[in-house]
Amino acid sequence: MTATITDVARLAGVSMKTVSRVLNNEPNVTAKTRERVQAAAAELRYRPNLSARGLASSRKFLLALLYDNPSAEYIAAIQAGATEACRKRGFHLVVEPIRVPNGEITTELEVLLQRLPVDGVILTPPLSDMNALKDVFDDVKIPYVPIAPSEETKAKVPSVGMDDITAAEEMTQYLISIGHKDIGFIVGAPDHSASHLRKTGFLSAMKAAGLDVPQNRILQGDFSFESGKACAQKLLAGADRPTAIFASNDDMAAAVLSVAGKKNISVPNDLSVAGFDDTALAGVIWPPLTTIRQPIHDMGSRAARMLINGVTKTTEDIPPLMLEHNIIVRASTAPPARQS
Amino acid sequence: MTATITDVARLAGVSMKTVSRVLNNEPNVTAKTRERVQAAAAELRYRPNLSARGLASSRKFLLALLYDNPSAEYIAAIQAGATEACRKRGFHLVVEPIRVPNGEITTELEVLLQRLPVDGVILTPPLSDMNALKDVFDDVKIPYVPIAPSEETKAKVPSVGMDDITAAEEMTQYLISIGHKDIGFIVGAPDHSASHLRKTGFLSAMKAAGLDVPQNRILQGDFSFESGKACAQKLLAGADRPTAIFASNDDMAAAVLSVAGKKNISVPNDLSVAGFDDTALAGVIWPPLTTIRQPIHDMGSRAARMLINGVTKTTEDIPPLMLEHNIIVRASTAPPARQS
DNA sequence: TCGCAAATTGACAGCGCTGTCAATCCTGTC
DNA sequence: GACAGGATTGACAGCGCTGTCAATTTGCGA
Repeated sequence: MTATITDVARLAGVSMKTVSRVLNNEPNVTAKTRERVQAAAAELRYRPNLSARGLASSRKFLLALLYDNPSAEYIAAIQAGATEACRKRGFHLVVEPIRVPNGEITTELEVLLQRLPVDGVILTPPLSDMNALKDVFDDVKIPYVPIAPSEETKAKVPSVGMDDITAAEEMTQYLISIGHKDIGFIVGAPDHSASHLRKTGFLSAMKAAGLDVPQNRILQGDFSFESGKACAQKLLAGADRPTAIFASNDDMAAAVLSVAGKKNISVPNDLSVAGFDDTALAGVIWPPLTTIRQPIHDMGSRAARMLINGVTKTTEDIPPLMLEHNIIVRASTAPPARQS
Repeated sequence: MTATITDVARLAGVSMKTVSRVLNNEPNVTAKTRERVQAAAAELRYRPNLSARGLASSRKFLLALLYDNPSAEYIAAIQAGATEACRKRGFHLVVEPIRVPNGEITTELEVLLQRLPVDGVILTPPLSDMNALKDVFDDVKIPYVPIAPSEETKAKVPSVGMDDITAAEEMTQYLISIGHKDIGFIVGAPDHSASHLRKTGFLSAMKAAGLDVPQNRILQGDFSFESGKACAQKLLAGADRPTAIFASNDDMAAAVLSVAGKKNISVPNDLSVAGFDDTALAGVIWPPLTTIRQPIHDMGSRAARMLINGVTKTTEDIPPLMLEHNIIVRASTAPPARQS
């Protein structure tokens, strides 16, 4: 059998409680005692039993990641960041896909949270902005951190995110700066607040440059490759097409590339394409995508840290809410060959 | 506070133990009693406490997914399958990335497993074949299911996988059938047993067709996009290049596409490219990739079910070990224009 | 109707750990 | 050297649940 606290206590010649104190880094233990206990624990290769801890205290050493995101890459990056942060602090990450279109999501979530013994929950878009969820979390008293929430949500609960408006502005300014005047824009899923913000940034940059954006240059997608394809087909249908297309994420930008490929429209010579997110996909397709590097990995790790610190009461600095982004210029964008 | 078993017992007018029996679907409870207890549980919105269960019994309702795989898509698919299977049965999935190059992986894993209260572990390649791990699992008495292990591992423990050799043979036969005679092959990471099997399948099909495979047509990759790029560069360097390239996974095939794009080699006119896995990427790039659909999602769900059934002793049928695959022909392959 | 085995139910301990609070051990002070 | 007051340590209960085993009820044949 695995060693228990009692074994360690016996070997170290102290009480169980003292062992517990040492293992949890509580104060009021002499250096000498602490050492003795640690030695005993090491000798017995003692590992705390998380179930027992969870039962006796309120700390479960478990975080949950809830998602319903079409982009596997996005979730993978968040997950990687979160697991990394967890690992360093003795926590573990439980992943739970949640289907949003489900009408009973509130009930579903409540059942889940009441069963699953976790110290906190990370929410990814579009879950981040579902206000109905807030009540559920408050009800079961489980803290949560939404990733990339709307301004409205942001005001209510701690969160991590980035400045989508500015990022979209910068990308648009870049396209304008290399000579594009007629730029198509593919909007993301309406239930993701980032979609709206990115569109706002695009429009504001166009306006600032004195460029007109006709209605038919803005198309509604939903972040999926398929939706990007449909939009690209419309955008690239006739001879009157934009010289550049800015898609709200990389998957949709990849779809534009794909449609252009089929139509023998050369990228970037005849058409520039820009994405958003800098997922692994962006560097893997041809031509590689000019896009915006989102600190997705960091968002995951920051969110996990916020939750863990809330639990362990460590005084580790609470990181800033808004993380940095960068424009990554690759081969999918170039000055327009043809003037519109 | 949340209701406990005691509350339910009181309301139903029975003992805690009887409630426990009902909740766990144990036999020897009258239909009447069972109903009464269920009604009481529903009324109180009772949810079992997993920590308490884990402490009192040996069932933790938690499975772990261990991975160290360069392909996010692959893991995402396994994970999706596993979480789905877990959800249906009241289980949850903990994800744990493990860095294989770490010399002390055995110790690391042992610490992890002794801490983490799970009922079973799903292992993905290349972890599937690390024989050193077997001892650790046996030591801590945690069952595990490797996904896509080698023949050798397969003989030792229950596992789920597919027939890599036949699949690679079929793809090769397909390429030959449309007229290719000079086919380049990019091998996967040497520590993945699938790499070896796929290469074997390729060679056997070529041999069966009476086609010669010169040394310089076989290049060693490691499943990463970067390695695929390096191999493609060599394969496509001079005028003497193959008319088709069969890469051992989609990421490397995407890299071939990317190199061909840069060199203005038109796919599929001047070069056919085939991949393996049918990850989301395959349908998203241009041209979409001819590839082999691996039942990755199913593998995840089958593995989870095997583990769960082992625990719950349900008599649900243990699924067959080898799952079906299909060739998916898309636009990246076509008969060769030029004869070699 | 009675007796017995099988089916059903319940009492109770204890899983491994932590919170509470009381006991003990130190300091430094006069 | 005795004592107050704080630092350190320990005894013990109990978190919510299940396993064991004993108590009780039920069904059935004679």
